[in-house]
Order: sequence, then structure tokens, then C-alpha cells
Amino acid sequence: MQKLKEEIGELLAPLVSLEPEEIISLLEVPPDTKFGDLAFPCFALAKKRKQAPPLIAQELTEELSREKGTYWEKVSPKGPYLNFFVAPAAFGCEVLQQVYERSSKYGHTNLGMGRNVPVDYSSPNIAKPFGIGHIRSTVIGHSLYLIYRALGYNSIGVNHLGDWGTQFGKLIVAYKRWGTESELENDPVNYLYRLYVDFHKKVEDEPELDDEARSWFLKLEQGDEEAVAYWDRFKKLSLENYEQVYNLLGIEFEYYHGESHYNEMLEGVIELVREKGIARESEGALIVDLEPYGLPPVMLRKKDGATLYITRDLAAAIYRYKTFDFARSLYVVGAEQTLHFQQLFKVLELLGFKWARDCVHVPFGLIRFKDGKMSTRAGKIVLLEEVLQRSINMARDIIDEKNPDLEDKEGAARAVGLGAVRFGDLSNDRVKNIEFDWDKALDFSGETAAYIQYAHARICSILRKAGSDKRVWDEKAASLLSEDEEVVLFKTLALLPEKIIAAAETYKPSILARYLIDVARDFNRFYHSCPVLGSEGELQRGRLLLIDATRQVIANGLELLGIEAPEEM
RNA sequence: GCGCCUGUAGCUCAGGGGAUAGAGCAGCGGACUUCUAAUCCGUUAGUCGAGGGUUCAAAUCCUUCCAGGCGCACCA
Repeated sequence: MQKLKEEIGELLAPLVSLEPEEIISLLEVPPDTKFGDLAFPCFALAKKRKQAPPLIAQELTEELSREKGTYWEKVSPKGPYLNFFVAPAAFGCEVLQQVYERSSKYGHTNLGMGRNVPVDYSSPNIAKPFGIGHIRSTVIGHSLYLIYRALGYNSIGVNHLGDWGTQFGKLIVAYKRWGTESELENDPVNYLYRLYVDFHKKVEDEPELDDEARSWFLKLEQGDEEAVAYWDRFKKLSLENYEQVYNLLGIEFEYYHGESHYNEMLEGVIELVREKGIARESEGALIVDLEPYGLPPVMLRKKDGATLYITRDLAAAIYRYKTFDFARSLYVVGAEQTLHFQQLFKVLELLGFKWARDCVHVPFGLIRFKDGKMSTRAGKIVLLEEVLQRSINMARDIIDEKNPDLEDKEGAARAVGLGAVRFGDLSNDRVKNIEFDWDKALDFSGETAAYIQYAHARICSILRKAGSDKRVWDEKAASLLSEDEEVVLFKTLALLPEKIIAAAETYKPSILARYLIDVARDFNRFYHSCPVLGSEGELQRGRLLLIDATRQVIANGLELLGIEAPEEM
């Protein structure tokens, strides 16, 4: 598609006295393929030429009537638009050859030139179970990590564990007051969670518990032996639980640098802020006044001397820049922390760090219950493991029913079950809140991962039956594809590279997810009207190339969403 | 009170200056002796939250209002 655009840019440039790049950026896709495949809107020329746009389109058409390009074969005016029609044989051939040659790298580019992009994602709070609320950061972040990697960036997964903070004070108080060793041993994470919930219940009647928790956290920050021992234990037990989930999801991080990792750097941050003269004491605490920038003040140190979340985030940001010299630094964190990141980036800017503008908060909406927000404190939470397990079980049931003879049922059930949960989070715009609903989370019909995976499996099945010897590049066969369904399909396949770029630029994997739905739909239509194995000779070879390319596009796309593409299901 | 986000078909959502606003689900009716019917085809459905403005052109940009969500100094 890019080649076609470039061709049109070069072609039109002398006629309309615009730069080819300008023309390319003006080109748009018509709402209906009957109009054409790419349209040049003539509004922009109206003033310059002192002519009505439809007339300009008309004239340009006449000037081009004798021309014909490599990838387009016809232009025609429609109202104010100059519409180009692709030359199916040449274009299809080009697309299929690209996919064939680049195979698992089709759609990948080297835009990033190997520059570093740390992606802060998942980042659960230690001592709380891994809830469904954390899946969004995990799944969206991981997909962005993969997408940036495909664009030639060296993405670096950073799990900014919430392994520091007052919640540890709370846990220590709760455990010391009413916890028991045996229960902790028995089911660590859930037990810690229960202690946490109980703490918040009891604090309503005994507000002094809060002070006690704060003082335990202060002890922890000061290296008190008992406090550190508790902290260490709670952290280890929680990490073991998270790792099970990460293993199931196939996620690894380059760094598990939690908040505690930055403890030694906090004094330096405070020093730096003082040096730059942007902080002041207020009511015994150290704050940075951001009022001139329309933001509330931020507190870097409490009156009792303990630091806060943002102090550690400042240290982490600086550390990441020093360590990675990043092109961009992504924070895949819920939208409820938007203000926090505005403040964080503003303070970095005030500290004189030019790279502050390369820090990006990638927000996403909350997952909510019908009756309100999930709350760890109140114990209202759905465990991620439970969702994943139920989804896998459901997929297994469907496989038992639809494809009882399948060999690797377990693998397919995992791919489909996990894919469904992931896709649910990736296919809609991240900023919207999601209402958690079991039926929806476990729905495998319609616009879902299963729909895409099914198309993939069907293709694999045909290719298996055809035999691998038939899958060789054959330019003549590829240029034979001219049925509507064939043309629509390879035109869609041509879009993968630009969709990956768009997803990266907007930090929205949903663009890729929606695109894959289109690919699967176009394939299914093709499947129902154009027999592959039932066709013969060159045409069959051409169709095999087409579906093989489709398979490749789906596989490459799903991979970037972190979703498996099973060969049978 | 102030700030940020969201509001599109009965439901869940795409589209984020351009041509007739699109999918899925649900409903109804069709298509398996033929490459996996987890599929496909047809059909019903809209004051794009409301008003005002900018523009040749607004669901899309600006503005006011309404509704919901999320934040706003000792949590993360």
C-alpha cells in the first residue's frame, strides 16, 4: 500500500504543485471500494486554482487518462475526489511476494534503529493477589512491548513492583496483631490479602492502627531488622504467586525493579530537588509547588520523614534514563493515576531533564463491577487466575463438543481460553472503563480472538491437505487472483505494516486487534466463495499463496498481541 | 468546588475534519453428500447526550450545559 501511495505522490506532484509527501498524507481510503481504492481529495486545491473541487477532479482525470501506473490501472472522479483503482494483478502479486519473502517478519520494520524503550507494565502491588484489575496493564503493556520490538526498538520490560510503601506497615501491624504462622504458610497470598482487607475493616473502629502502620513503614525505610524481615518474607511469597500467572501468560520481564530498588537513590533525588530550588518545606513536609502550571503540589517527603510514591517514581525515571538512554519511556498504568504522571513529568521538566518529554503515560480505564469499582481494600476483587482457568475450561468444553478428535486439546484450549481473555482487553480502546461480566469475558463468538484463531486453523488445515510442495512462490499464479473476495483479501493483507505503526504511535494495540478481525472476516468470505483445494492448476497455486499469506499475517499479528495461533482447534 | 476522561443502534463497541455513520451480540429468515457451521448470506435498528459556534465540509475541532466515571498534601 505504501508503494502505491508513493507512486501516486510522484505522479500527482507536478500536476498539483504539492510535495509528494503532502499528497501522500492527504490520500484517504474511500468509504466504499466501488469508488476506488485510494482517493485524493481536491478541496485543498480549490483556492489555489480558483476552481470547484469536482471540476479539479474532473480535469486531473483527463490529464491522467492516458497514464497507467505499476500498481494502479484507472482513475476516475467522483464528486470532489480523484479516485485511484489498484491494478489487481500487480498489486496482489506485490503483496503476496512481500509476505512470502518476509514471512514471520512481514509487517516489521526498523524504525526504532535499536534504541531503547523501557515499558513499565503489570507492576502489581505486593501482598495483594493478582486481580483481574491488573490484567489490563499486563496485557496492554506486554503487547506494546512486542509491538515496539517489531518496529526495531529494543523494548525493555520493567515490572515496577509495588514492593514498598505504607501497605507494608499495614500488613506488619495486621500480621503481628492477629496473624498466625500456620495460615500464612498454608495459602500465603490469599492470607496476606485477607489481613489487608481486615486491617481496613478494623481501622474504622481503631484509627490508631493507621498511625501504627505508618510508623512500621518508617521503621522499614530506616532498615529496622524486624520490619525488613517481614517485608522480605511477604514479598517473596507474593512473587511466587505472580510468577505462576506470568508463566501461564508467557510473559517475562527484563527487570523486576520494584519501588524498593530505588531506596538508595531517594536521598539523591531530594538533594537534587533542593539544589534546583524547586522544593520548599510546608507544614513539616517537603513539597514542590506546581500551581503555576495548574497542578496541585506534590509531596516528596512526609513530615515524619518517610518518602512517597512519587519520590520513588522520580528516582526510577532518572535511573531509567541513566541506564537506558531511552528513546521513549512508557508507563502502562491506570487512568486514575493521570494526575500523578502529569506531576511526575512536570517535576522532571523543572529539574531540567530534556528527556521528560519522552516519558509517556499510557492510561487505561478501570475494570468495574456492575455495582461499582473493584476495591482491593474492600475485598471486592476477581482473581485473574480464576478468570484464566475458567476461560480455559470453557474453551476445552467447546473443543470437546466441536472437535472431539483433536490431538492437542489441552494446547488448543489454552490458546483459545487465554486468547479470549487477552483479546477482551486489547480490542477496545484502552481509555474506556470495562464492566466485568463473566458471560462477556468468556464469550468466544463474534469479534473475538477465537474468530481470528479459527480462520488461522482453517487455513492450516487446507495447507496440510495441500501438501507443503505446493507452497512455492509463483508469480504467474499470484497474479491470477481476480475474484472480488480474493482482491479484497490481499488488499487487507497489505495493511499490516501501517497498522503496526499506528498501534505503536497511539499506544493502542486495539488498532491491530481490530485489523485482525477484518483479516479473518475477509478470509472467511473468501473461504465460502472460492474453493482452494477444489480449484486447479495455477489458480489453486495462487489461492494457496493467498491463504498462506493470510495465515502469516494472522500469525504475525496475534503474536504481537501475545495471543497464540493454534494450527488446529 | 477545580481538573482529566467518557457519552454513537435494544446491549457491547468501531470510526476522532471529508463521500450514504459501521461491526459484533441479541431477534428473525436462510446455507453443512463439498477445504473445520467456533463459519457464511439476508433482514430489522440511529435527533452520533443537548444547545451554540468555527469551516466549502463536524459524530469528529471550539464553547456552554446535562449525565456517568476518575482524581485533587502526608495511600499507591
